[in-house]
This record gives sequence, structure tokens and C-alpha cells, in this order.
Amino acid sequence: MKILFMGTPAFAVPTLTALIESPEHEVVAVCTQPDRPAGRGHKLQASPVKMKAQEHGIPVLQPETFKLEKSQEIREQLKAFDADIFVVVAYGLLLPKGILKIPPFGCINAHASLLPKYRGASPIQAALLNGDRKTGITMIYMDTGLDTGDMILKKTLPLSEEDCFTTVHDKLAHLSGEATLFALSQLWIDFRGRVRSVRFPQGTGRESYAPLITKADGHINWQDPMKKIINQCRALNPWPGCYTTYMGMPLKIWAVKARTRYSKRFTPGTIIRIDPAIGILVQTGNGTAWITELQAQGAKRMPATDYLRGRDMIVGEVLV
RNA sequence: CGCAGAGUGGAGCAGCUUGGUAGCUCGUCGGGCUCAUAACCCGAAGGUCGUUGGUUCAAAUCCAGCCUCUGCAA
Repeated sequence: MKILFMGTPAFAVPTLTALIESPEHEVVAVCTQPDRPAGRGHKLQASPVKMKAQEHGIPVLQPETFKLEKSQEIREQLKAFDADIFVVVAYGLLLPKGILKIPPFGCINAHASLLPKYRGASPIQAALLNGDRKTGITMIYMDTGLDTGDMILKKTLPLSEEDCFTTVHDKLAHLSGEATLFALSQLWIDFRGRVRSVRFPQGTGRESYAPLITKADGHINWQDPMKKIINQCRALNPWPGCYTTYMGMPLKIWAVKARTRYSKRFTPGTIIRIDPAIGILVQTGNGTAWITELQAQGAKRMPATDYLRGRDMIVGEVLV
């Protein structure tokens, strides 16, 4: 099939790659978000999807918006590629009806959750923040809502305690490629020339939304239960990262490990013990936890054992 | 031209203000103590102090450029 791919971040790249490498499909064009000033120095940065597309000499479109009055030209361009179907993965823009109607096979989307759970921008983080035991990829037909379209298939991924955003992101990104290829193989055209496929409505009443993660979500509230803090660190690694303040200096906390013994003798956030072989023991809302990986301002992230070799941490100080 | 911090043996840091012997905690290797040990004691190896140039009798330290990393902001 002739495919027009829409996607932006690294998450979408494995799916794009899978489509490019698949002998049954041809990626005729790629649509991605415009280059934006990012990083130190505000240098303009191309999206990972754009770079991948350019590697393979695929034409790239970068519309700023799909609003009707401003996108006439883009719509014509999209039509001109004469794609059978649009495949959308983490694109970052909602597609209006006029766009959705362009390809004869419609638009399908790989979403990184088991819909209707966690519609929206941060499904992977949401699953980890909530301590879910599983998540996955759902392929849907797109409609004008936010991840509300009929489902084609789901692929489930079990989550372990070891999983953090990075590992889940990578696994789901890969799974998304598989799911997309599988969904494409499920499409057929009936004798009347209409596109057919399995499709299940998501239903109502069980949906939930995963709002965009912001920097503020990384602030650790030490009064929270230990479990919640651990999940927070798993979910927000590497972005935006969890942070706290030690002696007025910002400190990023990258990994926290539960300590089995339960105690409640100190103010939440208090540094209870320093163990050069393990890390920094901190009081949380319900029990204590070891900080095992952290990062000081201007420094690299490092294991707590390394951090403690060259720096002092004062027992009794309170992290806020 | 966004703002700011950092680059010193394998790891994490100090030393730089006030130029003049390379320091600390740990790791590694060897030896010792011990029923034993990640504990303790003794000893050893290992560094062009990011890079280039400048100032100076003398630069890790002062000055300028460049490279790399990082925090904030986006």
C-alpha cells in the first residue's frame, strides 16, 4: 500500500522504519511537526521522524496547522501523494475531518495505551505513574476526537517493577511497528469497493485521559507514599525528571528503591542515613526509601554511591 | 546571538581567589590480620590537570579562543 506517515518524536521512528522496510508497503511521504528551536542555544532542531525520512529520501511536509483557512495548500499536497492510507504515530496535531477524508483507506493511529484508558498526550507515563501491571498499543481508526476512534487491535505489554519510561517507551515503540503492520494486513476491500476491517467501538464510561506532563509534575512531594514516589521516578525518567531541593540547591532524583522496613519517625523528606554502599535513606509519607541515583546541578547523573564519594550529605537535613 | 555551571590518575570531588612539591574519599594490584568479610592494618601502581595560544623566571591556578558535558529556560 502507498502510505503517508505522520509522526514526530523518537517513539514514531521504529514504526516508520518498519513501514519503510516492509516490501508490501511504500512510504510516499512523511508529515512531521515543524523544526523548533530547542535545547541549549535555541538551535533549530529537526524531529527524529524528519531525520529518518530524509535518510531514506522520502519527501517531508511540516505544516504548522491544519486549520481550514490556513491549510488549503497542505491539503492539496497531501492529496497529490495519492496515498492509500495515512498512518499516524505520536504526531502531535489533531487531524480535522477534511484531512481524515483524504485517503481512501482512512487514517489509522497507534496509541501507546490500552484504550480507552489513557487517551491523550502521555499514556506511557500515566501507566507507570499509576503503577499499572500492563500497558500496550492500541490501533484505532482516527476520528475527530482525541484518541476516540474505533479500535482495530490491541497488543499488550506486561510491566515489571524494573521498567521505567525509557524501557517501556522503547518496547512500545517497537510494538507499535508490529501492530501497525498487522493492522494494515487486516484491511481489505469488499466486492463493492468499500474498505473493510474489524473495528470495535471503545465504548463509554471507562475512558480516562493522560494529560501532557509538565516540568511541575517532576517535583517530589516527600509526604507522598513511598510507592508513589518510586513510580514518579520511573515514569518521568528521563523527562522532566524528578527533583527536590537539598540545602537550597536543586537536586534531581533518578532512582528510588523501597526499603522494606516501615517507620514513621521523621518529617517526610528527612535524610535518615547515608550508606556509601547503597545510597541516601529518606523518609517518605509512609516508610523510607533509598535514593540510588541522582544528579546535582551542573553535574552528570550518577549512582548515589558515586555521588557520595566526593560530596557531603548531612543526615538530618530535610529535602523539600 | 537566551541565562548559568563544569572538564584534575579507573569513579566522585578538593586545590584556582592570594601563580612555585598533585591532595581527599573510593576502586584496582600486592601483602598482613581474621573462622570469615564488602570490615580493619601496611604498601604499590596509575594524572600531557579538556584543548590551543598568551602573560611570567615559573601556570591546574591569571588572560583569550576552541571542543565536550551539564542545570535553567524553551
